[in-house]
Amino acid sequence: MMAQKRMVWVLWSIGRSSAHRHAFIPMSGHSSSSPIIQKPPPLHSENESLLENLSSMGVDLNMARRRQPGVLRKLLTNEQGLAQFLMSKGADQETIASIISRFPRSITRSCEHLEERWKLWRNIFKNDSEVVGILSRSPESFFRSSDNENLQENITFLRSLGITPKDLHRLLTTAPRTFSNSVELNRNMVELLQSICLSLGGKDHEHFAKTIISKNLYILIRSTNRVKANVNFLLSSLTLSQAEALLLLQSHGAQILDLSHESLKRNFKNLQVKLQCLGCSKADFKKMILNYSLMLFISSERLNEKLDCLMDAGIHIHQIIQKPKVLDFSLDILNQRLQDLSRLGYDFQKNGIAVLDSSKKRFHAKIERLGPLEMESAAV
DNA sequence: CCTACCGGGCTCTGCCATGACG
DNA sequence: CGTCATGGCAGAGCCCGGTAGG
Repeated sequence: MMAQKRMVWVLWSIGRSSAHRHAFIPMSGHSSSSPIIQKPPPLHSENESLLENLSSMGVDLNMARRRQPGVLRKLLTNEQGLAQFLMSKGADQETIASIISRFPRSITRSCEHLEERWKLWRNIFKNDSEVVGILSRSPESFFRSSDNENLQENITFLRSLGITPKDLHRLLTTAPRTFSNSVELNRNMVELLQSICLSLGGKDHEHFAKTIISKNLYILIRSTNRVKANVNFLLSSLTLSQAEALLLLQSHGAQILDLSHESLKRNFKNLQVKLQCLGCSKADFKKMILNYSLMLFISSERLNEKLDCLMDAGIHIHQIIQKPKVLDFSLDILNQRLQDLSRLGYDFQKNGIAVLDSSKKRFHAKIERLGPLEMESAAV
């Protein structure tokens, strides 16, 4: 059996230094009656010539060892083939070394396997360099699974959902792990989403699932338990009507399904308490979430800071509830803008707070219109 | 010309646990 | 037992501009 494997291996490894194959000398010369004594080429030691090989390629051995120690003990590996392959696709030495360091098992893939997998990815990407980019960003996404058939099935499955080529591209770019999931796992998530739609009285469950995926490209790498828990939590704690829920989940709400359940609950409760302290009603709270649920992404401390800084500037909490999108901006930007506006004597009660929710360009244009004399100070 | 509404773009890996398999 | 493949988790926002309509 070993011999057979080896022959296949030889086909893989053309062009590779044969040094470490010779290191494979089965424990000959040791007395079989004293297994404890046999120390020298023990089964569980690292393959020295492999280490040398990797080292000369610039691989960080300590990192590799920490991540997948077993690979360094292997006798048959394809690091040279992998390197040549990636180089032919435009990766440089440094990138290759980094890929191997971060995901050592990559060197166990055969050249044929690599060719095939690459071809499948290229179905979705425009060119090789895009694939190289993803690989260097996330080697694990490409290499963790060796199941090319599953990859093909995934692509077929996702296409069958009616996901556009553009979204498929975004999906693989943004959440490449999706494609290493088993088709079953992806299908489970899609079916969960569809069943959520149906349970809410939605008519087009396929469109619903597709919409959520395109709004939240990470959804397929979340667990169904998390998504289920988050949806249930939102439905019950906000007492949403079916129509409200369908609407929310197909818009900005799709993204907050990503949060770990604990974070969602924590951020949710914090906001609830905060609003309560400010004298707001339950309806206010609900309205705020429906207006812009993404602020649930913001950690409680940060959100409180933002709310406080807005209110210190004389903005009323009900203005924020009407337009929670202003919380989308960083604390720095908010503070800067509040300063600029207060210098100009801007009256939030009279003029509203929409001015805070604009791009830099538009905000500065606005400031200039409000107070031409203050241009320099407003220009950051 | 100005504003409000609205949606989009960017972005997310690297680690651990577990079960299958040999 | 060791290795592999796979599932799952923690962590926790910001910014831009098209465009309809005043």
